[in-house]
Amino acid sequence: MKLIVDRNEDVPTAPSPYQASCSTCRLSSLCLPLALEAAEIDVLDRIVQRSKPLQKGQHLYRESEHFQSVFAVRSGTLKAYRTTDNGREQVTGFYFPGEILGMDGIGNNRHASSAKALETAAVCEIPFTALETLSAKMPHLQRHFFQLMSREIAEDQQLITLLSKSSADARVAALLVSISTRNARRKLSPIRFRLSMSRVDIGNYLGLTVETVSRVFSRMQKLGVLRVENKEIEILDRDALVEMADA
Amino acid sequence: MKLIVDRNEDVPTAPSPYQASCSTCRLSSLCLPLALEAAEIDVLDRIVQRSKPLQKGQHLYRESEHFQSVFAVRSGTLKAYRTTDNGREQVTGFYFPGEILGMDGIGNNRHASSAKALETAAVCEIPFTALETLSAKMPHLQRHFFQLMSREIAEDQQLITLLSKSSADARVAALLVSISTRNARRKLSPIRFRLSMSRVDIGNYLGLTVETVSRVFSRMQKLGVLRVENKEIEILDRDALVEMADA
DNA sequence: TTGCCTTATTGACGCAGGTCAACGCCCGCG
DNA sequence: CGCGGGCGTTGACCTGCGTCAATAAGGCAA
Repeated sequence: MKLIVDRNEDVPTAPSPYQASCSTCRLSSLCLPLALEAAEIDVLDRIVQRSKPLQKGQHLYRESEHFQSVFAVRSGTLKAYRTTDNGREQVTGFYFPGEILGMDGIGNNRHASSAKALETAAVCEIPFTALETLSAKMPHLQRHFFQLMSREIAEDQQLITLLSKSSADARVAALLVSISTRNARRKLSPIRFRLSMSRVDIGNYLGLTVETVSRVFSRMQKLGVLRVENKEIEILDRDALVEMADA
Repeated sequence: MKLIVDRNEDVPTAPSPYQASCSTCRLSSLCLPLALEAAEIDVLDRIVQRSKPLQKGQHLYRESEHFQSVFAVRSGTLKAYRTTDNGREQVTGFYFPGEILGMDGIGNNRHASSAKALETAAVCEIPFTALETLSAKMPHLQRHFFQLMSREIAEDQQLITLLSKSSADARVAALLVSISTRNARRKLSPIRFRLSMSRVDIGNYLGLTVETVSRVFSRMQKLGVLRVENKEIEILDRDALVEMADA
């Protein structure tokens, strides 16, 4: 019997003011405040709670827990996943700074997935009822939130296509291109980055085994498309990668 | 060169009053009006357009077309699908009476998928800007629409899990269970129904070939779980089917 | 009805990726 | 600084589903 407690699991953290406001946040152009006026941002600011730094492995919320808030990633990476009836895990998404997660819980007031930090991560909590009230008053906000949800749907559909039709190579290529693009939006290097998720997580997300993911990385390296060094990735030939992504 | 025009493609149809109102619609308990008061339903009613009967094979909207409205299915079935960069098709969903489609277009004002009638179908058109305006005034409506979108996300995630982890048998079983459940909600038989989609569409949706779908049907029939006669399906052992769906 | 064309079924075979196993290498901890 | 356990890589083998092909069975038009 295992008695050792995993110290990274669900340690409560004391609230404290981690960041002044949405208006000074350098992610505001990607996040909820996008499309809002300065005055509106201030109102939004008042409902946002910034008291949630997570350690690696810690959960932000868990599947079937009561839904209360959506979250914006401020720093670090999280993964969302659900557990199937037969006990297996399915990673449904990775979330980077500026991205919103938890929207799948609105439907029936419980989270449809769990969210876990892949590294130390800071998030903003946005209580949903407050967001609703505010949305009714601020058309820009309502519209923007509708759009965010719609985009999540569209992205899921893209993943569906990927899982349904593509080869292992294409899946991995598509993920790398996606990460690269999202990095660019955050003014980070689109060709050199560190994968915050394990090979297991990647495989799980893409519907592949660890072994296959590993083999694909090796193959791409051999082809001169990538340079892989543990979690460090350098994209040597982005065009080739894009090409592979829809083969 | 093929000069014969497919008569089922995009024939425009004259508008006419196909149904009095949401309040008399027998689907109102499944559809948008759900959770609205009688007075609110009347207001919603005024923005809904009922002028769109579709013939089999006709498109309701097409990928990358300008997004203007979401649609509620009144009768018949539609499929939504997208075309990948390399030209292949991916069916992303089937829509039955009482269900809403088109929400993936909100994100950037163009439809992220196409929608096509699988048989003669009637839909209600709900202009999105009007819906937004109304939502801002009617908290119930706003909430309900958020919920609908959220559920679409959650359902897509379930499909992702299915495509990522399950065997051919499990996929087909899951689809049949899903159709059965949705039929029950509409007070139709959950054990005997007609598949409005072709084997090709089923396979495409589930990430399988036609041949595999056909073999799965045959196998299930041999096991006494189903009775299959062309498009007519009878579920003989629902428990077994549910069992298979998460194996 | 007859005939044609699309859709479905069934069989034989091959291959991409899963499975099992062995090993090497980080990295965190004492 | 050295040790141990998880993570990643590689190889050999196996299998579920895709592919190709042939045939049957609906369904719509004339």
